[in-house]
Parts: sequence; structure tokens; C-alpha cells
Amino acid sequence: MEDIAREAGVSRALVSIAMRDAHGVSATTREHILEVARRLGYRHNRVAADLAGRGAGAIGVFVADLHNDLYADVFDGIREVLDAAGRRIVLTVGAADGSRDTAGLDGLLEARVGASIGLGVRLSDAELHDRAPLGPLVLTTREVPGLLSAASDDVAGARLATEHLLALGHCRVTFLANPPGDGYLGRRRGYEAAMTEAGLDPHVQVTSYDTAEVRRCARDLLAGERRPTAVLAHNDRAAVAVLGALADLGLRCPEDVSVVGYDGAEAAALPGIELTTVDSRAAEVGRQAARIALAQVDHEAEAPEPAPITPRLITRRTTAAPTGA
Amino acid sequence: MEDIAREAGVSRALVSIAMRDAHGVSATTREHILEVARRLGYRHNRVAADLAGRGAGAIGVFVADLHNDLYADVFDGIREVLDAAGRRIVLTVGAADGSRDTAGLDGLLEARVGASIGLGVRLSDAELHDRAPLGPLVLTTREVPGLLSAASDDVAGARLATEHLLALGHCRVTFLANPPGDGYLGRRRGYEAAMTEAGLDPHVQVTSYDTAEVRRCARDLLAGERRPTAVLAHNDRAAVAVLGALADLGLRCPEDVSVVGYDGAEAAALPGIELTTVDSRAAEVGRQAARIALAQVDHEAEAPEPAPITPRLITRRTTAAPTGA
DNA sequence: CTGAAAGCGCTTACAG
DNA sequence: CTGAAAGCGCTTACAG
Repeated sequence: MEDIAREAGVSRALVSIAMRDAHGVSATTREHILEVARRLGYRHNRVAADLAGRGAGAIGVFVADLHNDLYADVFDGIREVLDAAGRRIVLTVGAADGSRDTAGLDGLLEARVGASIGLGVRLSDAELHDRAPLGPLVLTTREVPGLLSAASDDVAGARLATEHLLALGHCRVTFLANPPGDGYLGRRRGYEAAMTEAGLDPHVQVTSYDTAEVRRCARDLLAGERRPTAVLAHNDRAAVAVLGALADLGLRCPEDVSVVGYDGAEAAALPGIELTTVDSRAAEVGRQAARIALAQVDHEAEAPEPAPITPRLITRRTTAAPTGA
Repeated sequence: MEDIAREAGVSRALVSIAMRDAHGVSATTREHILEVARRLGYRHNRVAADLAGRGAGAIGVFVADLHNDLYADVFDGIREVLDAAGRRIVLTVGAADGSRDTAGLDGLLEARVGASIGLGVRLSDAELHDRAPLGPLVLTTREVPGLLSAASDDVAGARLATEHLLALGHCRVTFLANPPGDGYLGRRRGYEAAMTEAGLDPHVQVTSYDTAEVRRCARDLLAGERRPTAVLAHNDRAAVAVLGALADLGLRCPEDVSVVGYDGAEAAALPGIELTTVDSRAAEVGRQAARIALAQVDHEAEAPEPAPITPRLITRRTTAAPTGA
């Protein structure tokens, strides 16, 4: 930077201003400075800038699992908003089993981000509360009392899916639930509410996040007596595993069993799968999370009380009226 | 840090040593220091540490597209090696159309990483050479003369796939190629070699990276006269789009047309898809890329001339002998 | 706009 | 091991 200032015949401070696109420098000299910087092969040192700049800085994003397409959608929404706001993103990646949640979130803190957004965080409500003093964290697709979050209305979405099945004439609808624990409970609640209101008994089968295990579990369920005529899965990955279980048993979908997923991930639309699912509006969730995070770093008095994100049902191949008895 | 030193009754320097897990401090005092740090809610400032530490630092990873499951596999391999080496990862994300390649790679440079690994980089060979002086960059799944890269043997893999189809009795095999340009040409070459050696005419249909467009393109191909009896796609996503095109036309797979993908992504194994494909050993590519990057930051004289990564054919539902004429 | 100075929170020799 | 000091490469007032 020293060199650039000398070469461009301006002050060190002016170069700094030009690099940051701040005002206080005329457009022509700015261009000149950037030109000299380019010629000298100068590359702005973000590390030093962040340290000196008192870390107004970046927004951290923790992605629990790179294999989950849904998070990619959320990330797209986050980036859209953060790009527009001119904010940098610091990204850390976790593991599908949640074992890296703490390390990933800590990594963001050590990078001195102004606020973090967590996709797929599996820490318990209590652990999350313990971490609250460490800095603002916006959770997505999950609500924890007293903490920030951006989520689409899972209760409404699951209700939508359940009512779709009931309207088709299904009575024995099983909900294939994610492992219990804090968070990610809305879908189950929506299903139970819709069933109860229809005067039917909810039937919840708890399963795993591991698809191979979901497939085994679904196979047991579907091979048992009083087989459900429809299965609503807690997410698309699980629903696809149910499709696999049906194939294993030689059962047809939707003729023998209807299947509904949840999320609207890319894979759900694939030819050969064409899953009826609930679009959870992941990109919008991301946008909202980013706006909340921005409000935190900008110390806005009141967080933007965000508009509710309403999921929508996407009807595809895997649901139909139940046949026979 | 000041506070911790005072509270723990040791020197500032000792705290620094303890934080970095370096030696020069006894295990007991180290524990004591870390305990005090925890109690004071201290969080190591990686930004300052990096700046002071002359940036031996982290390894950068650029991921072109978060929606591509294949990159997640590569990333897993990278992290496995880098974790073991105790290196931090700085991650930036591009866009599927390649429009963010420069920004993403620059972002790593500005974070002062010691070396970068690029997944799915679409810059031209010339642009890549221009960037070479900026710092070591290891490309994956792509070879550019004179630059570092980790790649599985695409020529061999495509040959494997083509020979599988030929062995089944197919004569009219079309290769659905990615858009031309620098890089990612090995698969096409392997296909052409296998066809020519068998005394058959290669037939290459160039398409796009956009799946909707691939589907249209495949529809045209399959609806035309002299329909191929088998299609080898440049990757799994394209192959799944071909499956969609077949469904659009009311053609069956593999009865009417066999389809082979490439990559061995998770989606290829999904029930209802069950694509015959070539496993490109993505995690191993990632491991190798990480090892090469490590050799760069450690200034090892000679880069580890890595063992060739041999892809393997995974035979599933979508290939069979051609029926009828 | 300039130019000299202080500071961001660490790490790294260095003499003791 | 300690303790004082210099330095990493920037940003940010501040007087001119």
C-alpha cells in the first residue's frame, strides 16, 4: 500500500479509502489508484483490513451439510441479500451428524463476524442459549424461544400436505418423523393437528437422518400389518427413501401407497422421482435470515419482524386416491 | 489476552503459545491458561493471529456450485486431509454459470491463504495461467498444462463406460458433451477413442450445463431419425435429464435406450433413477488436491506426484443390451 | 485532499 | 519460562 501511494503520488490514507470504495476521493484519482494497484499486482489484505476496521465486518454462515441441496437454496437467498448490502460472507461447514456444529460456529466467531446464520444447527435449545452471549446467531428452519430465526411455517406446510392426502381419501396416513430432540418439530405438529381435526388418529413413526436407515425403517412399516395408504415424510430425502422401500417390497407408488415429501429440494423434481412435496421456500428463508443478521450488525433498534413465509404444496406423481380397501 | 495473562499469572507470550497448541509450555500450565480463557469467555482472534503469524495459514477452497453434490464429496476428501494436518479451510462459493470464478478465487487470495483448491473452475487455460503468479492453485477434475491439479482419469473412465455399452451390443452410442472450452475434455476423448478403436463412428452432441436445456436437447436427439441405442452423458445430472427426455417421449430405459452417467453422485443411486455411471472417486480427488496444496504451503521441494485415480464403472438399471433393430 | 501517528490483537524474536 | 518491544498491513481520527 505504501508502494502504491508513492507510485500514484497520493497518501497512504487515500489509497485505503480508494480500496474500500469509500467516499472522500474523486472518481478520477480513485481510478488512477486502482490502476496503479493493478499494475503493481497489489492485492488487498482483507485480514489486516478486518483487524484494523474494528470488525464491523462480515456475516458468518454455518452450513451443516454440503450434501444437502436445501442448504444451497438457503445460501443462495442469503447471498442475494448480502451481496446487495455489500457484505462479505465467511462460511464454515459442519457434518451431517451434527458433530461439527460447535467447531463450525466457533470458527465464525474466531473470524470475528458481526453476526452468524446457522443452517441445520442441531445443538439443543439449552446449548444454543448458552452460546447466545457469544454473538448474534440467526437460525433457519427452526425456532428457539428467545433466539433469532428465519423459518417458513412448518406447521402450516405439514397441515397442507396432510390435508392434501385426506382430501384424496386417505385415512391411514403415517408421519415419518426426524429423530426427536430440540428443534424441527413443526412439521410433526402440523400433521398431528390436521389428523386430529379430521377425527383421525395420528400415527408417527420416528426415524433417522440417515437415508439407508430410513429405508429400512420404512420397509418395516410398509411390510407390517395395517399398512398405511399414505406416508408423509419429514423431508424429501426421507420421502425418497420411502420410495426405495416401496420398490424393495414390490409395491407401487402411488397405486399402493402415496408418498409426500417436504422441502421442495431439487432431487424431488427429478424424472423417475417426481415427488409430491411441500416447497418450504428455502431461498426466501435465506433472504430473511440475511436481513435479520444485517439488522444485528447495523445495530438497528428493532429487528425486522419478518413476514411469515408460507410454504406451498407441489403436487406431482407420488400421490393419488387410495385404491381398494 | 492481556487479561488472561494477568489472571493466570503468566506472560502474554505464554498465553499465545498455549492458544496455538505450540510447544514451549507445560501441559499443566497450558490447561490452566485454557481454563482461565474459558472462564473469561475469551475467544481467540483468528484475524489478528493470521496477520501477525505472517499468514503461513489456511488453505482456500473455492466451490463453484453448492448445488452440485459432487463437490461435496470432493470437499469431504479435502477436509479429511486438512483436518489431519491441522490446517484451517477458508471457503468461497461461486455460481453455476462460472460468473463468480474470479471473485471467489480473489476472495481466497485476499484472505491470504497459503494455497487454494478450485472445484469446478471454468476460467480458460489462458486466464488460469495469468493468475498463476498470484499463488498456488490446485484444480480438481481438470488438467491444465503447467498448473497443479488433482483429477481422476477421465479418459479411462469414459472408455470404461463406452466399452460397457459396446460389450452389451450397442453400435449407435451418442456422447452428450458439456459445452466446449478449456478443461473437462477427457471424457469426450475417452469416448471417442473407445468408439474409434471398435471401428465405430463417434457421435458427439454438445449440450449445456443447464439441465432443462439438456433435457430439450436430448429430446431432439432421441426424437430424430437414427436414434442412438445408448447415450453416454458427460455427467450424472445430464444423464438424469436424458432420463427425463426419454419419459417425455414415452421411451423406456433401458429397453429402448440405455443411459450412462458420469460421477457417481448421490442422486445417481436414488430409487427410481438407479443410473449406470462411472464413479469418478471424488473424495479421493479431494484428498489428493489437499495433499498437493499442503506440499505447496510447506514449500516441499517436489510436489507429491500423486498416484493416478482410477474411476470405476457402477452398473445399475439404466443399461442393457439393445433390443430389436 | 495530505502526512504523520496511533491502534486493531495477535506472534515472534530477544535478552534475561 | 518472563517481559518488554517490534511488527503484521491495514484503518481511522487529526491537525494542517
